[in-house]
Amino acid sequence: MDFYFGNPHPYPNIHQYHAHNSVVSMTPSSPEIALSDYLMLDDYVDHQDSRSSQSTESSEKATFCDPTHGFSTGATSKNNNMKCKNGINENKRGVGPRIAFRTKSELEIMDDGYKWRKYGKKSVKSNPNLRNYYKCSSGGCSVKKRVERDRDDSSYVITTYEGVHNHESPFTTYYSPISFVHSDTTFK
DNA sequence: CGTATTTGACCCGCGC
DNA sequence: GCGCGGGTCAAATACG
Repeated sequence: MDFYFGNPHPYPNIHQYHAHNSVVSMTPSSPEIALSDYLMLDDYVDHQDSRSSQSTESSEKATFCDPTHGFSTGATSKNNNMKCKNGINENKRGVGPRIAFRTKSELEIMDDGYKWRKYGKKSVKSNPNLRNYYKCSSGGCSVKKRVERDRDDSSYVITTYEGVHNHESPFTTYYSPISFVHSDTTFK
């Protein structure tokens, strides 16, 4: 079950959720993957609101975090799990917005339309599971993503994207971008 | 044999 | 200044 974004926008299925902090539910067409997710950025720590029970109730929740909109995910300045200056969702290198979401999935490798090269793996304190680091392999594109399993419910995978792609997903060449305006995530 | 992944070392910011 | 935690590098290794 591949899961990808086929949109020129770096976060195609995110930007259509209303800018910041909005929570949107959607229902992917495929029953075999259930999303029950949300995004959290810098202040992510304990997200007990996870309803791990709705396994078949495909839904996705997202909280958009963008420097221009500011951000808040509920857990403000509660901790410093992730370093965040000024409470702004901007990493230290100013690479760009960071976006994260949880996906209920057995696999951690999801085909989101981009080609990723793994460059690191690390065990982090806040999570007993390993965190994997990927970089977009397209030349000149420095978008990164982290993938780790939910510390509380290992059936979920937390994916964090960082930065903005300076190119379109190779996948988009097969589809008209317009068609994605309303299609959100596509499952196949 | 070229490319992708693995994995320990290294680096850097931050708090004490 | 030092140690810790997290992120990245890069040599070695695996894989096609």
